[in-house]
Amino acid sequence: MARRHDPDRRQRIIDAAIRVVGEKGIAGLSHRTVAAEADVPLGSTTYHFKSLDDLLVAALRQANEAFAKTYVARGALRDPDTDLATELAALAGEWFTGDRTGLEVEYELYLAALRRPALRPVADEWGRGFADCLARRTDPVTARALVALVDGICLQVLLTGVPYDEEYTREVLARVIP
Amino acid sequence: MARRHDPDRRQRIIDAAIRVVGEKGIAGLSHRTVAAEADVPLGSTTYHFKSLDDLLVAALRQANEAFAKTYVARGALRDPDTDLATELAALAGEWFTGDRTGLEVEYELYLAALRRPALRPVADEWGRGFADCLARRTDPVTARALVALVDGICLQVLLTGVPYDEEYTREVLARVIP
Amino acid sequence: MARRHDPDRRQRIIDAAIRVVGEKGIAGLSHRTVAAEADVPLGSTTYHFKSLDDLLVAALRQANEAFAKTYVARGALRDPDTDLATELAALAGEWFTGDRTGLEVEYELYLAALRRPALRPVADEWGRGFADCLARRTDPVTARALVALVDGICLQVLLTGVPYDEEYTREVLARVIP
Amino acid sequence: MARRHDPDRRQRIIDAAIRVVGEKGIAGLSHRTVAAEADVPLGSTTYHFKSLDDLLVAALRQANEAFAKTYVARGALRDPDTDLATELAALAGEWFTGDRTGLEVEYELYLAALRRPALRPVADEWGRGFADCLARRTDPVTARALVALVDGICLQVLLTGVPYDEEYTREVLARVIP
DNA sequence: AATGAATGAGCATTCATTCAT
DNA sequence: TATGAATGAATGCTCATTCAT
Repeated sequence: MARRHDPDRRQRIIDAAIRVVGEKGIAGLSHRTVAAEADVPLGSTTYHFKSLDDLLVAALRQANEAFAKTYVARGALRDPDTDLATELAALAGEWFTGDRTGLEVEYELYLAALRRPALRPVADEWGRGFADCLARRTDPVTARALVALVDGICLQVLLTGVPYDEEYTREVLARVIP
Repeated sequence: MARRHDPDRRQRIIDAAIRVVGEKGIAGLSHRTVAAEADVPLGSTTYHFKSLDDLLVAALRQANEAFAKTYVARGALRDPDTDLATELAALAGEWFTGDRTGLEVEYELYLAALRRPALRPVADEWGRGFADCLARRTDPVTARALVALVDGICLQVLLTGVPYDEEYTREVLARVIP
Repeated sequence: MARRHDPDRRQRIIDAAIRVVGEKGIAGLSHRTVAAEADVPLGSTTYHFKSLDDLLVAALRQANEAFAKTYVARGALRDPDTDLATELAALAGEWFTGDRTGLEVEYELYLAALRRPALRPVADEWGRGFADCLARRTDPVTARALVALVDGICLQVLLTGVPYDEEYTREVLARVIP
Repeated sequence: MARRHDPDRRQRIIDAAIRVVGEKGIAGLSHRTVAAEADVPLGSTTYHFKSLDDLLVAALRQANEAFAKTYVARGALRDPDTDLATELAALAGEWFTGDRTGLEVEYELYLAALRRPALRPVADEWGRGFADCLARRTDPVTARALVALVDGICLQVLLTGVPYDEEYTREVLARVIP
């Protein structure tokens, strides 16, 4: 009965969805959980997003963009006078300090896309954008390999619980750069 | 009815669970789906596995071990007279030819382990075992990096749909080897 | 929590479904309405009938059989010494006296089968059984036509609210019989 | 957006509703389905028709009237020099050739009228109009019986999937005509 | 030891209708 | 006048798990 006119409703639902994925993973996202988190009626989530997949795509795309800002914000990454491997290892280090939610959502997305075709383009955006950014400091093939290696290292850390080792990362990234 | 006293039933349920995960992903695994796939009564699945998580762990561990055999079987990987990067790229090539189920289950495992601590040790086995195998041809740090890079490359192929490029893989793996 | 062991549960659900269709029509049949009518938990209806269509078929088949008994019980219909048209008109008259529920369910079924293939065999059973019964007093073609005419007359009465006219019915049925 | 001031909108909604009923049956008619089919905003359907029942009545009445034209158009039906049974059987044959939508909507209407008194007059129009037409070639009682028999035969064909048999129909219709 | 029955919770989705604009 | 937004109720259905047998 309350809040009939609520122009930011759609955005609030997306934000809530990101929080839910961050807390419980993609498997924990449902119309009900997101409605509760956003404090909106259940019907509101289905009104704004025709299907749960639609909501998932909107949420993950936004999370993606937010996470992509971490490398955009790191100007040194594009500065030709810095060491690329060092900067890249530092960037990943940043991901692991403080709140890992962004990183975890990123990998949820990556891995969930395996089974949900709707997520593939979103997952692809990340890899492509990151590689394009790095390609400006090196060649496209190397850039792609750097992204793969960073991905693999982050996955290892997230899964094994071993602490992130920035120096090791810098060292092996440097080997990939010709 | 019938089939009382069926000593392999437990194993048959595990096998069915692996098939279900291969076909529909972890999200598609339920007592019902696995009972149907194994052609056993519903109650049988809860009898042999106290909870669905127990079954999931058993199934993923077995699938993991089976997949790990792919590098054990590849003797050339341990032969000091072969080129490690070449062999490794060929091994990954093998994963992508024919039935990708083993590989996909592997990544399902990663995804699940992100949110389910109970699966972390199982996921860890893969990386640790593979790295140990490679460490016999190089140093432990390089071995770990090779595993990370292979993981990252496989993920890219699975997600983007781009075909696996064995020559590119060999080339960048070679860079990591000192 | 109560009634855990309830061996007649399945049958009670079917009976409740028939009552629901009788009261609200097929459109009013849902897992919830039938569960409430049968006084069983919602999950019980989906346990015993995999889909609502399954329940509908079971219910309508039973209603069908009960309704078919009206012509079986009328022994005079098979007695070669009676007048077939007179007996048939009297049978239909019986349908319209007292509780019309049986008749209404019958026509719900007939008409609903138009859009629900699952109901077709059930609807067909009625027509076939009735025609077979009549064919023993006349030829198959005439029997089929008699069923069609009775169907059409009943439909007219049900839809227009005009009272059933047994003498008119007898008269036109008699014309069809060669 | 756009298309403000659209004087035929009401009619377009009715036409769309008929198409929806023809394709999915009355059960498939909703404000949403009809809005999509008519390519008008959802709110437009509730604006022009206070309730879904209003729309249903309008649509079924129009479909009914259109279908009734099939016997009006068949001039031979009123020509005293033709054989009535032959003409009637041919008319029904026409209904079954090509698009059966008209015929199916007619029976949808019957089904709906069974439970919705508001539709009874609409359903009645068909029988009354058709019988009046036939009464000009024969007596009112026979006319009514012919309509009932045609209805019953059509129903049998629609439900059993048996092909329409024009010669059989002509034969039994002829018996009814004194 | 094994299992069919049972159930309460939860799921995605559709819906008729209301209402502020 | 026309409509996008909103919402509470209901839909069919799946589920993990418990329990009596």
